[in-house]
Amino acid sequence: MKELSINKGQILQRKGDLNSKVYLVKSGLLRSYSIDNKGKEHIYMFAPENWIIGDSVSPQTPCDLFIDALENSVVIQKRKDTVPVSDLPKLINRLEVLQKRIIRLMSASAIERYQHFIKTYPDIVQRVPQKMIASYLGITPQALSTLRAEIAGK
Amino acid sequence: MKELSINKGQILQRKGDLNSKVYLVKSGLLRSYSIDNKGKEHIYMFAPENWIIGDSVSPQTPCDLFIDALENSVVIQKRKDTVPVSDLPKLINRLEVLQKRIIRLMSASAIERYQHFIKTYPDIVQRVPQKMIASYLGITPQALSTLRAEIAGK
DNA sequence: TGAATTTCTTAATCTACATGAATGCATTTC
DNA sequence: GAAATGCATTCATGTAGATTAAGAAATTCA
Repeated sequence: MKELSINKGQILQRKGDLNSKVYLVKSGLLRSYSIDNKGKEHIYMFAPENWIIGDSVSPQTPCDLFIDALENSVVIQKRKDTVPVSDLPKLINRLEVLQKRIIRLMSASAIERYQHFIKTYPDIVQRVPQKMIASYLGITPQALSTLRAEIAGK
Repeated sequence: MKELSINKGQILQRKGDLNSKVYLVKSGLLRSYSIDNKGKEHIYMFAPENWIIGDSVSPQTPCDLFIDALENSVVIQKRKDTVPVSDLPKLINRLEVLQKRIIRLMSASAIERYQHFIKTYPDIVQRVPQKMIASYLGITPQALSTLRAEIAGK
């Protein structure tokens, strides 16, 4: 339950770590991401102010995700097992978001996913490079660039 | 908290319903799935014995998913808001599964996703038609058939 | 059992997106 | 303020998987 100041670029958690912490973002912006066996990054989530970010693995399991800061940030570090019951609605809400994301990944085109993203997270669009949005959407920066040109030119 | 007997093919929930129920499967097999705007089904999850299945939307929101029975089943119907605190570990575990699934959808090929599936859910493979596994994996039945032939022939 | 229906397979063609490479800007760094 | 670095764009080519169509195999059911 301690407060941390984190510099842009600083890594809070690496894949393989045994990390039983989650982070509540007070200010700034964090992200979590995986690196696949071809060395490619895939952003799992962005966490701006008031979001909770952490690896959803049980405390004794090695992490799947890296977590780092995209801006200078202040976070409150909590132990996973101290999640209060009052956070239950937040958990439920996260399940909903993940469910929708999975369905979208399976059924929507890259253009549709991008349009949904900019509508849902307009602030994030302003704060991160495009290539990170591409990474979140599951496409390459080139594909996102092309797709944006298509949207613009009509 | 009532027990229901459901016939194969019977639908428990439709997209758009205001359903505040979740179902604990005592016996049989259920699935949840979405239908996209092109009319295509996408299976979100299979629920065999002892699984809980339901729509992860808040009780007053219209459902995203259909739920139906793939076998004659017996389920216990529960109100969403009566989820006991003791189920918290189950929720956490589900978050973990969903996180891994999203990362897999973004970074693994269809072959890799299939191999992971048959290793993780060997019983389901025996109990549902291939086209449903394809639907769960996010590919067409034809693609799954071809991919299986490739795996077999080497 | 036999007919109807559903599922699986194979193959040809098409398309969304990946990959690789080149170019122009911005931004950082010394 | 020049050089280096990172980012966005464009284009040519490659490829995984979609689509369409047909027939074979399996399952359901009268």
